[in-house]
Amino acid sequence: MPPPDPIRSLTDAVSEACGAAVELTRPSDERHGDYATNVALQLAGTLRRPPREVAEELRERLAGLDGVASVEVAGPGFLNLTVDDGWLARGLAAVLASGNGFGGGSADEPERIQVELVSANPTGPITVASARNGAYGDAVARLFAFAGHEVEREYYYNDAGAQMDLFRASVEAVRRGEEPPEDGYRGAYLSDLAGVEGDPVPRMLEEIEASLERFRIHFDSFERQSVVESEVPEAIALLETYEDDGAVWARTSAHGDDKDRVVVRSNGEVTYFAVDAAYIRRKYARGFDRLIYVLGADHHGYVARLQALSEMLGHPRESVEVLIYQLVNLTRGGEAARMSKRRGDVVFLDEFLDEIGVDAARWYLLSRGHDQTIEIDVDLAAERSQKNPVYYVQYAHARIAGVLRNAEGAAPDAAAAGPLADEERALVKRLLELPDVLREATARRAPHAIPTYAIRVADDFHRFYHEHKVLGSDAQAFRLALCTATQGVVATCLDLLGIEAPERM
RNA sequence: GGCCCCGUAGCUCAGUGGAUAGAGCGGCAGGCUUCGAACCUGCGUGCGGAGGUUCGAUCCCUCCCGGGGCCA
Repeated sequence: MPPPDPIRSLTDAVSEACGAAVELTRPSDERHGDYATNVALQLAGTLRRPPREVAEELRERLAGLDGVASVEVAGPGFLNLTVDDGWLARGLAAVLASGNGFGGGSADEPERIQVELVSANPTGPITVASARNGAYGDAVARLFAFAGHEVEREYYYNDAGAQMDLFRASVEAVRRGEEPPEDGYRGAYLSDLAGVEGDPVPRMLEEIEASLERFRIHFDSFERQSVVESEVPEAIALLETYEDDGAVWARTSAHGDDKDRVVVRSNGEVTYFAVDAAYIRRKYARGFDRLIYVLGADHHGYVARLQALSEMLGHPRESVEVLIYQLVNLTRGGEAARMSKRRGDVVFLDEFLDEIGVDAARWYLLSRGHDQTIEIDVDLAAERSQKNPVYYVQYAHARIAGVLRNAEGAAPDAAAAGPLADEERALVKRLLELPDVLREATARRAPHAIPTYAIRVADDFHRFYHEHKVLGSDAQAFRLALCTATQGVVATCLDLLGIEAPERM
């Protein structure tokens, strides 16, 4: 049974009273009540009646609902609801009753979901470009898990291809004291690898894993290309194929791709696409219902062909999702630094974390829409001060922790509410938004809604705190409940972002 | 040449059909004898352009301009 969602309950009650599916929005202008709906405007069209007349009729029905203090018809036909303090107090009690589960468990049908993320070839340390991939994919995975799905994170890497040969040859060259081959890999990290005997690939991978663990991304599995490659023949056997010009083609154009794809070249070599097919087959064979790929914008061409493979292998094409994120640019004093592994100006994740810290790094990478190219000013991000929104949110959590320490165990009681002050009403309403924010963020695979919301929660809390004393006030029990619930909501948001919620700062 | 993403305040960005479009940074002016001032309060005529759909468009459709990316 999912945790309670007071706004959803109210929405359902309003929908039933109106005889139509209703959405409640929170008006930006306080004079428009606590919640508003445009249902009368939508019904007016099909009923062929004036919107305000329809609204007037619905107003009378809504006014009798439990918890509704008043209903007004406004503007072209909006219905503005004001809830009473008792409803808000019960809502707060519901938040506390569900503990740290508030806002979660929204999945109607829990699925087994695999999120494949980062998957950078182990030819060098993880870069900031991969960090966006990781932060984004990991946050989406956290959202899925909180919603009630079973999630596994996988890292796929090439351990056997031409690039890896070149990488190994580059390390060998350094060991012999020679220059790496032309187009080979260079950089200080090669010397470190050269200093240790044996295959540098596993060692490089260990370093990558350590960097990602530091970045709070934990992988459940690592998949090697050489293993997947061995299953290519089985996969090809399952596809609709034909021969042309000595090559074997998959008829992906019949499944939404813009052209057919070669799976075996005329010289007998299998293509990357054939390996993709084998990999998808393997993922489904492991029992996943949904396969998530997190890929950079330069891979947008893969979407149609991967979904075509899914369909050809007998699965719904929508069960393969390719989440595309745009690139990251770092700036320092206005100077832009491009991130690319082959160039000298590449920025490694560990350096980035050394400079700005894990919390700020995840915050910046997650607070922008994934479809947005982002620019991060390293100097600003590194500043550990009130200029940085992540600390503003963390401060709310720490401040509440301080109050609760000073409360020395005094009991919170959401029901002990007298008439609520404006700041208290605003904060309770804000907390109640969490389930909807998370449902939306999960559905859209858009975790950047969380930082936006968390700032608003912190904002409402700081304003409340500034205006009202908690300890020693007549409303102490209620306000302790409000603080506790706020702390829980902030902690949930930060946890979904992979950011720490400190007790002290 | 085809395809993908994006043009919102001085800067970085939220806002995927609703009422007077928001936040952080930067700037200016205030607020600590009080549970944590990493806080609070005040100051902002900005949706690239033109058509279209709609009772209503920053949001949906078409074209143009501009920035980034991929493929050829």
